[in-house]
Amino acid sequence: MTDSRSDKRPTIYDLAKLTNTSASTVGAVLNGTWKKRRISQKLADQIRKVAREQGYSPNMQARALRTERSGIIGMIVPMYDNRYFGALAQTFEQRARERGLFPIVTCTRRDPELEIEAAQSMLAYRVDHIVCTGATNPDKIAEICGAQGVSTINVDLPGTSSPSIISDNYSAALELTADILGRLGFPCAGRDSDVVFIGGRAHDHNTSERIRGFRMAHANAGATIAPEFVRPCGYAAHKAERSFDAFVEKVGRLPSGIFVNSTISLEGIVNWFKRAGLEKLEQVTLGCFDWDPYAALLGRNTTMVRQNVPAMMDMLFEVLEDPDKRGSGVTQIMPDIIRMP
Amino acid sequence: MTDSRSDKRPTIYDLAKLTNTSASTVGAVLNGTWKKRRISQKLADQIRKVAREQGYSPNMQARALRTERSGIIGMIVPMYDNRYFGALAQTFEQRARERGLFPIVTCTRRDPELEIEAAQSMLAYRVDHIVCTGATNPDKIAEICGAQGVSTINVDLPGTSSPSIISDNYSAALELTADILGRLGFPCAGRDSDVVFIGGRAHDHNTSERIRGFRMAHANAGATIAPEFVRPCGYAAHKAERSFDAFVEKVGRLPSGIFVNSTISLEGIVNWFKRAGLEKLEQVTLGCFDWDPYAALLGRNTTMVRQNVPAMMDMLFEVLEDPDKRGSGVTQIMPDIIRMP
DNA sequence: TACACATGCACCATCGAAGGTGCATATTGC
DNA sequence: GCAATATGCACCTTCGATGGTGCATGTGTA
Repeated sequence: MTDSRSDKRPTIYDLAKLTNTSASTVGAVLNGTWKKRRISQKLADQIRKVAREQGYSPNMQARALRTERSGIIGMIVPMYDNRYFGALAQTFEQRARERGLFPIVTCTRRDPELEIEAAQSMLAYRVDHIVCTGATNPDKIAEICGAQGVSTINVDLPGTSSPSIISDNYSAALELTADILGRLGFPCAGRDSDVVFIGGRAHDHNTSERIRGFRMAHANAGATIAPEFVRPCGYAAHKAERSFDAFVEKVGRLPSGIFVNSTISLEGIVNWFKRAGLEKLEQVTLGCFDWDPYAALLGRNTTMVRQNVPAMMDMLFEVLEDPDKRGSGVTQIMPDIIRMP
Repeated sequence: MTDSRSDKRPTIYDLAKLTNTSASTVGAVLNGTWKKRRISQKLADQIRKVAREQGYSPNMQARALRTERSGIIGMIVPMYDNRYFGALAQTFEQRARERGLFPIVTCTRRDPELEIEAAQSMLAYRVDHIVCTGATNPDKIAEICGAQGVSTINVDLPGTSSPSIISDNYSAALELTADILGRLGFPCAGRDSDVVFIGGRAHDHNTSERIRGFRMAHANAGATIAPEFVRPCGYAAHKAERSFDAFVEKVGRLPSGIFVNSTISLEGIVNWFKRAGLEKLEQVTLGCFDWDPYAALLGRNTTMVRQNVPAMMDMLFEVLEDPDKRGSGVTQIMPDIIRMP
């Protein structure tokens, strides 16, 4: 029975008995404060040896309870159904671990209630920070967290009450559009554009910035845009497909170029071409504000925007660690433009 | 100063003061054991009202410390770079929440050390269970967890020391192969197969089962398989691409059919065809043991296997909740076969 | 009226770790 | 040889929630 420690997790009290010391000494040794507490090197070594033998691991619940810091950082993502959010989650976890934090990522399926619920669960487990990506209502989450003294940071969408890190949608769209126009032989002032913008929601920040870039690139090239060429019809694949179908029916031919606002919308466009004959895709210059390896394989004349996830995550932790930057400002990160010949 | 509660999270002690009751009463009311403790309905209502007003949420750390149950269930996934793992994570979270558990998913990038580290972090936070998906060494994780009395379950790979839930790779591969052969006009005994199997690692369980199904389907159709038609060259896209290139060079022509062992490998195959001319893809009957919406758009004559994630996750929690099933058996779930005309 | 029993709640120790404090022994300076 | 200081560690409370126990009242029964 003296061996009852072997079947359960040892605590600092168990280790104290085994080493004929006290729990506070063991605790100090194992959490690194032992020099400050003037524990001798010899005793520290011995305690660490026994701790290793016993497979000790500190009970983070108890530590969190005592120190008021859990070391947990939470991230809320809407979906795992595209590479962008996958990369965000993956990079986030890596960066968090590098900093000794315990990352927990949860996916809320664009469900506003679930979002709130998930944030509250995280708060109940006393996360130190919450990162919101693609939340439908980031300000509400910021409010709930703020009331409990937990900082929030938004990624990929600008909230008004927390610092936000987003892609430079305007500049990237400008560049992407310029690229499409360049392939089509613009600039040469005075022509109507023949590039159609498809996908996204007109009133979401990212889409409206991208449309602004789209328009500016045309202005720079001296081209004008007819109203039916800008179609923020929603992100869903079938919506993009339907909208494109309506477009083609209206103008009676394929456009020279398409600016697709996400890989999800691109799915719809590709499906349209699959029905119409995939070879026709080769006649069109494609730009997509998003990245996916399969989509990248789709054709020639394609340019994709790949958001700079590593830079965004680096900036995230920079803001997190620097209280000065903890205002509610928006930091923009320039995405990569990937051009396939 | 009497209002110091408003800026920090209220505890049951704060609520006790506010309601002139005791902490144990407040605790009982808020955790649902109040009837057993004979707290009056009236008092319970009042306490709940105040708790709501104060925005109380229980400190799960403290609860976990006291009860020895954290309510956390962890999942380890290798990657977020394909739909399968995305769907697993997403469905897992949903099912866990439905059961009042707090799901935490972490991605270990197929790094054996990171896997162990992640498992240990989870143990430090006293998760109640760990689910391993695609771990490189599930038995090692099972051992570490077992030593701390934490149960583990494997998904998508059979471990020997924990219960495992995997797809029925053999049957699905049999069916997928039969489908390809059927499209090609088999069975008609006596012919050599012209379908090549590409991707995966010969010694990993899933791949070897799939190859077994691939062979059996041929045997059933009375077809024989030349050695160079089975090519478990690894999963990576470039490996599949290179292996396929070598195959085509060797036999001097395209095969009639290809059984690709994952969407990752399929990326390599598609890239090969992109170089060779995507239209050639139409001449080939494609089967892929995995699913991705873009891949699904690729061509006609395509059949894909979509693993039945909801069923797998249902089974996961069934096993978790039923100690009788907590042996180390393997449960197989039949995937869906998706046939595109 | 007295006694049994139910009702309704408060008190207290406990989970594991952290950290303030205090108390013995060494070590140093004079 | 003695005070002053340093060294090395143990003791004790605390974090918030849980649940066993105990102690007042209220209600029913003979």
